Amino acid sequence: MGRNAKPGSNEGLRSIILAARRAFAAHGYDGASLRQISAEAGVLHTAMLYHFPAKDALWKAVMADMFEALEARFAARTAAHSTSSPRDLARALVREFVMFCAECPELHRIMTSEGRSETVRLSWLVDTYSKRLFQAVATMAPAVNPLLSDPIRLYYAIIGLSASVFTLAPEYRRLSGKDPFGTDEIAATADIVEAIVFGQAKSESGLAPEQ
Amino acid sequence: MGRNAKPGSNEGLRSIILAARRAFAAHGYDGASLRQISAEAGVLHTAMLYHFPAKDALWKAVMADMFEALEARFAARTAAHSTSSPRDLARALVREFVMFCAECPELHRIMTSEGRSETVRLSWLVDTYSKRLFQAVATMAPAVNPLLSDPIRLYYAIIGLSASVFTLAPEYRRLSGKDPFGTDEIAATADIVEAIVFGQAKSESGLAPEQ
DNA sequence: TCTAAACTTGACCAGTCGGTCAGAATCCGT
DNA sequence: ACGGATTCTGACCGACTGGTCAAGTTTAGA
Repeated sequence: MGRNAKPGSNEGLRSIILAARRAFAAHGYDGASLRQISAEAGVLHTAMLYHFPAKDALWKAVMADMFEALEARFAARTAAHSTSSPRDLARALVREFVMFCAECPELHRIMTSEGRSETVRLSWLVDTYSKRLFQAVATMAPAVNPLLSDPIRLYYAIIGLSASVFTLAPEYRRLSGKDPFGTDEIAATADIVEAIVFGQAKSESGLAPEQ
Repeated sequence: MGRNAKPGSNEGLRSIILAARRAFAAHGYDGASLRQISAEAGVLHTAMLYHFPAKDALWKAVMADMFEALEARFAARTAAHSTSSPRDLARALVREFVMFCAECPELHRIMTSEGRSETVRLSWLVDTYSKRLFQAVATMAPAVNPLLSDPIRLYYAIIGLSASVFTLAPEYRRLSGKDPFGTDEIAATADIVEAIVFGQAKSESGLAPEQ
């Protein structure tokens, strides 16, 4: 007992966080059970409760992990585009967001689970992460399709267009026969979001703006 | 005991279905409990299990109720626009969809709950309702913005743009200070969805298509 | 008024929930 | 080799889960 006791090592913790992320995304906060999460992570549920003293602490760790990964990606993109115009940077960030939605569909799945009723978890989420993300989106409002110049409209247009095909992937597969997580489909999603958000399609894009 | 026993009357059943709709939308299938639903409907959970012999039967009744209401609205709009062009009919149907999303946000909330993993409930949902809705959307593909001429893209663009502000209403309120269910906000949502789906804004719309 | 069907009730079931706790195993610095 | 901090285990708690059941009450039709 206590075999894996390595005080500084995070490896067990990460497998717990990843299992919890999947469970919260698939079944919601109430529907995900600590015992099923710990079983998937290969750990006793009591050992998990040692690291995360309660369910909501585990949930916060999952959310922090995902949002920090997203913000790191945005920061890296912003640094790489330091010499680009604001509009080109905004294009790159929107595409980066689509890529992230494809790699981590759990983020938006959990956001939609939590965003539907007034809970203490939603307050924490909005105050800790959503506000900052929204303000970042708002700064690019002058560079986009004037239809979406209201920042709140831009924010939900980007999210709605980017995330829905990934969040509803099983339904998408059954209706279209295609896998939304395929490389081509991800690129097509990014093309559509970019074209809608920034007016007509880019010249590089394969989408011909005819008629 | 047995006070409300009126063999033909549905009034008690409707309050159960409405309570169940709210519960499934707020907590997901696993997270919603029969006892809490029945308490909200003012009924013993055993009385509810008499009418709906199991949880998934209650859930199916909730989904059927919502989808049939949506299809009835579409049918009424289609009948009212029997002399219009396909494009004008499509515009009216898209606006009708936005209105329905505002009046019954639970539909999309439950769809996103169920659409995220492969369950028997998702199969039933897709086979019974999604396929038909998707095919209806596909018929209007020739009339829309060529960016969205792929029916599956059109389908998820309409859904993602129409539903996200209502599904995520509590977050929307906190970020914008506005209520997405207000009359003006609903109309603005419909304007944006219509303008994006059908190319530029209508001339009647207050949105100036400049630059 | 009598009866069959529709409906409601409360007690009950096995299983799971989130969480606590005392003790045991393991690690690291000394 | 030792001792304190860290980590893990398994038994346990009260509450709640979806669901069953026998017995009761109410209704509508004859």
